[in-house]
Amino acid sequence: MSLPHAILTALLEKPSSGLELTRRFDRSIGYFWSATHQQIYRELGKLEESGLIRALPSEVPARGRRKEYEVLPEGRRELCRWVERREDPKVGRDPLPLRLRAAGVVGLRNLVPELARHRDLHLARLREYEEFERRDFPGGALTEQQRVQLLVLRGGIDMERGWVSWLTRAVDELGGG
Amino acid sequence: MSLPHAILTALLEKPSSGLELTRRFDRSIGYFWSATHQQIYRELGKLEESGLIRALPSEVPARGRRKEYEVLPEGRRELCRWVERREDPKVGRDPLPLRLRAAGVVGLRNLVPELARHRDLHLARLREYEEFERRDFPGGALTEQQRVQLLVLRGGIDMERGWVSWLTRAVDELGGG
DNA sequence: TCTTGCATGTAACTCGTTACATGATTTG
DNA sequence: CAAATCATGTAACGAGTTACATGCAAGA
Repeated sequence: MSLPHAILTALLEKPSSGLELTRRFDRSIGYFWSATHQQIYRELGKLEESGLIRALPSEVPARGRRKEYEVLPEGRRELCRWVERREDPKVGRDPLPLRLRAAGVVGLRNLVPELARHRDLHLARLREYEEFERRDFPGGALTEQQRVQLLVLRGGIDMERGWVSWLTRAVDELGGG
Repeated sequence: MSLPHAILTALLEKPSSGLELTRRFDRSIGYFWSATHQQIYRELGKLEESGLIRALPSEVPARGRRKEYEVLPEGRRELCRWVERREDPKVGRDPLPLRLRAAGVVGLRNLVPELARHRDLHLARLREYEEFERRDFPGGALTEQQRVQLLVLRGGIDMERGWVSWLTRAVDELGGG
């Protein structure tokens, strides 16, 4: 039950249309939660029906016409409940370690270059995050919201560092052997 | 499409019944991929129907009687194809960073103790993994399969270290004010 | 016989993915 | 007006979650 809450958060940060949300899920929000436009439109429909958000009034509502949403008080309350909820960590869902374990059984085949490719992708993402950190949080006084956003970004940084560290060693050890 | 391949890998490592697989998905395999018994039985049915695995012959096949499966040659070939496939990394799917970002909008409420709780859970898991490393890989000559298994374990270790590092700093910075 | 644990399943629902369909607006 | 782009959606399916149903076997 995370996508509706991700959408509520995004809409509280800034009221948006479905396509704008989709773009934001490809950028900032997308760094730690992904969603396609199909998921987003489906979820917007549900959230509107259950009275957590509403479409802003517009001239001629019709298919293909831009439709902007904002969060209603009940939506904000639901988001608060979600933040306060106690919820256990989920296990990872990247299939790469699984593929490595499979390679332990059927042989490494051509997996090492794939490990190296993933290492490069994670490294690129790490550099990108570090760049955001420099550019968007250049020191000095921060509001609480900014401090929290910086922490979220650093979460991404620590995770990517974990991947890079692991994959570097993996390529190193398997590549030479 | 990862669960069927996780099951094929597990069955190649050791032919098992559905319940045994479930237990293994709560232990070693479960450290990087989770599955409930319902998922597993459903998937075993599909894999058997498509000729990738078969049930070992038993005396009286009946509901409630143990049923053991093994991988057929076609199943092994499918697993090889999967290992060789090129597949991009998936973004994380733990909702905690999302909840922190939501807290940036609706206020921290009671989230810091929850962050501390997650830090402790990840730390406990990290200790567990490090214990496995000491106990199951005590140095000396390793087969290729063992080297790969050790790498997978170290992947888990690096990820957990990432979580612990992040959550420690988060609690530290937010807890004090 | 009753309970407990082992073991295999069904059903219903939600969430995520892929492919496709359709209308509105802008710009060459 | 043609093409590109903006924008909203449908349909079908696969994967994950939760609740429940059923049967077998061993020991108190």
